[in-house]
Amino acid sequence: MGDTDGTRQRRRGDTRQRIQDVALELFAEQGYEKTSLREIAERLGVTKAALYYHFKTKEEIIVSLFEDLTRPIEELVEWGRQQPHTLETKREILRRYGDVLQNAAPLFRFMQENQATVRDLSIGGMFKERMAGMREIVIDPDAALVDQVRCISALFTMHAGMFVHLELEGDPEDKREAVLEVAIDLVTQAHGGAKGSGDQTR
Amino acid sequence: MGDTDGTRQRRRGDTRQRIQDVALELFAEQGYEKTSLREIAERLGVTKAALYYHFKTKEEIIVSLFEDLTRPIEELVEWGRQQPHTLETKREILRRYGDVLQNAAPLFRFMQENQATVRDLSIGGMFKERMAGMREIVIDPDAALVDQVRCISALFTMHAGMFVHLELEGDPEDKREAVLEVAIDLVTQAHGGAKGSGDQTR
Amino acid sequence: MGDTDGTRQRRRGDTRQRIQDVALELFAEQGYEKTSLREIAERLGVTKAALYYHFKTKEEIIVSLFEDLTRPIEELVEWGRQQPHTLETKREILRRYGDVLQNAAPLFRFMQENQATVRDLSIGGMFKERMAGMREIVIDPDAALVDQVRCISALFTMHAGMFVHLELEGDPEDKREAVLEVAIDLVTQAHGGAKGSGDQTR
Amino acid sequence: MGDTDGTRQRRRGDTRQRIQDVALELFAEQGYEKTSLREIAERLGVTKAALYYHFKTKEEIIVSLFEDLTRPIEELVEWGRQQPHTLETKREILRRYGDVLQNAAPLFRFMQENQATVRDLSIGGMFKERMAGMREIVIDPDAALVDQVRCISALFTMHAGMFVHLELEGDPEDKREAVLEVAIDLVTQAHGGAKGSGDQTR
DNA sequence: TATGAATGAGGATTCATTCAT
DNA sequence: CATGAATGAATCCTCATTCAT
Repeated sequence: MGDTDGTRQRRRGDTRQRIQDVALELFAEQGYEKTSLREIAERLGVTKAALYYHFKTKEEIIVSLFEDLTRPIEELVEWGRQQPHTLETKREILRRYGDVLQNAAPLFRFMQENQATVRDLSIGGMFKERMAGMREIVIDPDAALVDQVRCISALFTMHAGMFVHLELEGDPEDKREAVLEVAIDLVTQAHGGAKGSGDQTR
Repeated sequence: MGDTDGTRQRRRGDTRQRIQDVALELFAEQGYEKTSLREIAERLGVTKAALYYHFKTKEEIIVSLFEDLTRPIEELVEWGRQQPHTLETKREILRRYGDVLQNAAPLFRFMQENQATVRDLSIGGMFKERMAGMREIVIDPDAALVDQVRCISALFTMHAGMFVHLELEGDPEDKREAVLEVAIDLVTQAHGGAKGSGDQTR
Repeated sequence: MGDTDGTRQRRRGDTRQRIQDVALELFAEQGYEKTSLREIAERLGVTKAALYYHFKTKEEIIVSLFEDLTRPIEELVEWGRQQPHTLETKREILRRYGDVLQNAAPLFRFMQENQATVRDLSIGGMFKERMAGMREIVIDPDAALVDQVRCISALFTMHAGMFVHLELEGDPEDKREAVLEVAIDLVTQAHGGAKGSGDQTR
Repeated sequence: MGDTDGTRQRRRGDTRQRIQDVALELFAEQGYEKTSLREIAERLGVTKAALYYHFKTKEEIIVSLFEDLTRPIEELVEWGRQQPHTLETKREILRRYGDVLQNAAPLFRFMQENQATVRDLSIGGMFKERMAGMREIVIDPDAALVDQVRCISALFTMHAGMFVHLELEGDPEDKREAVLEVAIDLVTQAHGGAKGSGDQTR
């Protein structure tokens, strides 16, 4: 008897993690400003003060989430920089970017829907950097303006992908693939490639 | 005699308008939640209570802006519904949509950057409807999934256009055209057309 | 043609009266504090400012109502003072008091239900005076304490009568009579009379 | 050492109680609407926000007072329901009711003087229920209308008792007894009994 | 690790009132 | 007679944050 089995017990040590989970859920659902620490604390069954033991400020919570969840983008950008700027590289970047977005969907949804707020949080700057990094490894600064736009559009398409799921019918996996295909098409065209779905380059 | 120069004078009758202007500016700049009525009032040189003479609530301010500025979208959708669903129609829709977006840029920027907030304001629903209308007149529900995505991507590309200006170098007008071209390309491809903005209506 | 028949027209000259009517209705229904001038104005279809043309303050509205509607009590008290302090006089006083209460029921309901508010309006003092007057002409200061209480109880019973209607079943007129009978019984007993319903004194 | 004398010290743990005390005092004195939380807080030497730590809303303060102080009525009603509906029972009910009223005098004064306000607070309904309960155990629904009124009058007389003290001279205890006697007389008469508080249980 | 109690700053909103027209 | 526009003061309430225990 006692705390032997973990069910419903104060799993000690993981509180920080639980705060992050609940916070992200609420931030994504309601927005940053509209989510109060009281709400987070209540949903966790702890006191507001407890949150302050784990995070110095409200902002630190979102910052920690951001840092934890966007590392894959940093890594992707770093990887991208080291690759030759070929079309195939870019395709691979988009594929990997798709995975990244899917894995941290709630955070990205949050970033997307709270841009105004995010802008003057410290993560605002970091996010801009990450995005600039992505642009850098996907856009060729010497290409024609239309082609640069095509690449940006490819990235936006990927982002849009997170919402497309809600507005279009069909199997989720199919939609994911369709989104990726359109994005890849766009960079392909930006590279002077023909339109159409995929195989012709291989 | 009297009010000859308008500087800082109580231009009577236009207060409502001025509130809307200042509000939109601040909402777009800082977000809805972070903009307080005190701030709006101060910048106008009036009391908070004066705002309440013209608008019953804070929300009513943004609603009024939304209604005033999105009427063109409604009209565009209505027009679109009455046209034959040809490729050329869609191209025209995108062209007009570009104009609409440009004319009400600050509002759209606001909507884009405050989605989480907007979602539970009454304009959230209205906005969704407008967007659904746009999708309806641009997407062919019987087309292949990829092509549907292409059309959504076209719309997102147009939206992205509002931000591209900030991140890409070059003449604004050129960028505008490039964005439009990419978007038109996307719907053209969705219609089975070749790449490039040629005249092939099918 | 024009304003010939009065239906739905701005009956000129009676605005003051209409303000009083609507105000009393709302004051009685919702209380003084919770009734705003805006509400009164709206229900009348005029501006708040219009009210100020007819009454200098919100308080003046209730004061004017009070003065108009409690004159009968003043008169009753005056009459009562000039009568011999017999039992029969008191009975007559209660009968007349019953009429007075019925005629200005909404005001008295208001006074009853807003005592705390009324207390520091100028009518607070006036009302106390009127009530003191009523006590004076009904209570014999030399009588035994119990009998004095009986007389006060008689007055309270009359007041209670305004609410009894809501809580007891039966014909309104019957209830009115029953209330009066009980009150009269009380002063009768206070005069050393026998208990019972009525006729034995005649 | 330390908190030896309690003057103006942060007597910890009793803040909630102190808020209730001060609030009741002010509510009874000035009415509910006219008493602001600022006033309560100031008089306690705490911040408005502190009140909100202990009570979620202003209304909750009065609700808590009401619940704490009217429990005795509930109990009395419950007791009354279980007794035989004899005259002697009713007399006992009135005696006990007198005690209850005296113990929670400020609250009842408040309820009496703020009926309009109370009506649309949640305690409005509760209070009506309590009063209905009292009526139920005192009134015989099969009795003649006059006798029912007599019983209601008895209850009102008890309530009036709280004010009689202010308007009649004499020893408080004497007045209390006189009020009780009149009320008991009324129910006695309602039972067909003779005047005067004799022992005739029927 | 956490809580209980509190704060200070600020939020939106409402109100009675004023006054030039 | 009445309105349109505005004000100043007040209201209830919420929030992120702190700190002794």
